[in-house]
Amino acid sequence: MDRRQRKTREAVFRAFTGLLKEESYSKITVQQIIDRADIGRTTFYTHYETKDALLESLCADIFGHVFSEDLQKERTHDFSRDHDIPSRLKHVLYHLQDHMEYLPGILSGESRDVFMKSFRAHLKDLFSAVKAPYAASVPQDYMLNHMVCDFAEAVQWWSENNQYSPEDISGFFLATTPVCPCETGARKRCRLQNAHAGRQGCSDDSGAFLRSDG
Amino acid sequence: MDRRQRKTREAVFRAFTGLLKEESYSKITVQQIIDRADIGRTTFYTHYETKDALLESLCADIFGHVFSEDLQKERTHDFSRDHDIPSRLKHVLYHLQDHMEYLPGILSGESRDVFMKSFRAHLKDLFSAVKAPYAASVPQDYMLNHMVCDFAEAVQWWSENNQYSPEDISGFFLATTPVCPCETGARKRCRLQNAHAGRQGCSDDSGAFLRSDG
DNA sequence: ATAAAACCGGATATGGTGTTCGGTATTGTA
DNA sequence: TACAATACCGAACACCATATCCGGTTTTAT
Repeated sequence: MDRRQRKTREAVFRAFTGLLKEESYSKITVQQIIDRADIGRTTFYTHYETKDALLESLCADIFGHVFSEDLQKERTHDFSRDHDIPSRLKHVLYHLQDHMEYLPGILSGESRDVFMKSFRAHLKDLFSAVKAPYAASVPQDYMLNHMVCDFAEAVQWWSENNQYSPEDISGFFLATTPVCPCETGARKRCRLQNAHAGRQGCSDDSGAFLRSDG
Repeated sequence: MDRRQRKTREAVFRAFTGLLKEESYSKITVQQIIDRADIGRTTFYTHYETKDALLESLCADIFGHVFSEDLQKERTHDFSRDHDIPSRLKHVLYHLQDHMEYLPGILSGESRDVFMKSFRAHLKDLFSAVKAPYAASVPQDYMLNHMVCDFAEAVQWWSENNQYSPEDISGFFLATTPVCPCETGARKRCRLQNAHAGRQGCSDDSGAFLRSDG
């Protein structure tokens, strides 16, 4: 790809995520993005059809990283994905941590819908392997939605209470939402790990920050 | 209040909720509301400062009804509010049923924030009486947020799967989210009541459809 | 009867989105 | 190094929705 294109997209993403740290998506204008990225108006619109398209592009980028493990395993026909959902969730949380600073800017208003639609689709896929821990008293559909929403809400809560580690959040989630019949004991096992375990592991920082379409 | 004002507000609310049954809040224009309510542009803006103000007014109206029991009990210093949260939740669901048709139109985009902010504030108040069922492993703050979100999500799910009764939804919620240590047995007790119990009880239809400010 | 106040609706200011246009600068390639 | 392709520029513009303004009309309460 043309170096100019690459630089433009980097600048736009940097400007966009930067602005998201300061105010919510709906309040950010295209002009602000253009000004901060220091590019021409026309240039922006040749890269992104609309402002929403940019948001979708960003979300795709985020989830491309966050759920990268899944993609890889699916590609290599590794069926270990059926096992150990808790550790996979922790993995997701580790990756999400890289985007926490600007997540609050996305998680309100219209942009929340865009983010959550994609996030929930990924989570639904992940949780669909879980066998219903609450048996027949509740519709399967409700259960799946319940687990997905719980995790999504845990992430939203995390984005507003960022003094916790991925392990903490994972622990809170599992303590309040058993995702597996054999995990019901988790409520007693899972303890808040006050040691904030810094940022470690899960480091597959492939530098592909930009989308590769167009 | 002047009869004209009353009629105008009724017409606006009718038009607004009617439109919400057809499309989401963000897609509804003030002009559409004006046309359907058959009022003048200026009239609308003398009643509601902005389109968002109308939405807030509608939400206040909804929750005024939905949580009316609470208000009454608080006023009369009836401290029975600390007891029997499940039945209070069922009460809320019964009242919400009156607004289900147009709720999906509110529960996306910016309007979701407005609705949920108020809804969650009410629920927080309601759930704050609950003693943490998950003990010390999880922050109190997380727990409260967890219960509130679970209920809110249950309502959102209900608005998209409206073949269920308030009892059903209440059952699903209690089966997946124990709201009280003494209720943990609920998981086994609560069974899906397939008989859709129609609309009964909870009928305090005070006709105060409009707000009484201004 | 009359004054207050509620209503009317067309014109207009404001502000954001997305497009058009003619022209400039950079890039990959021969 | 020449050169065609293409990415970029930015001001001007069309469009649409929100919210205000203003002069005039109708309804209401007293």
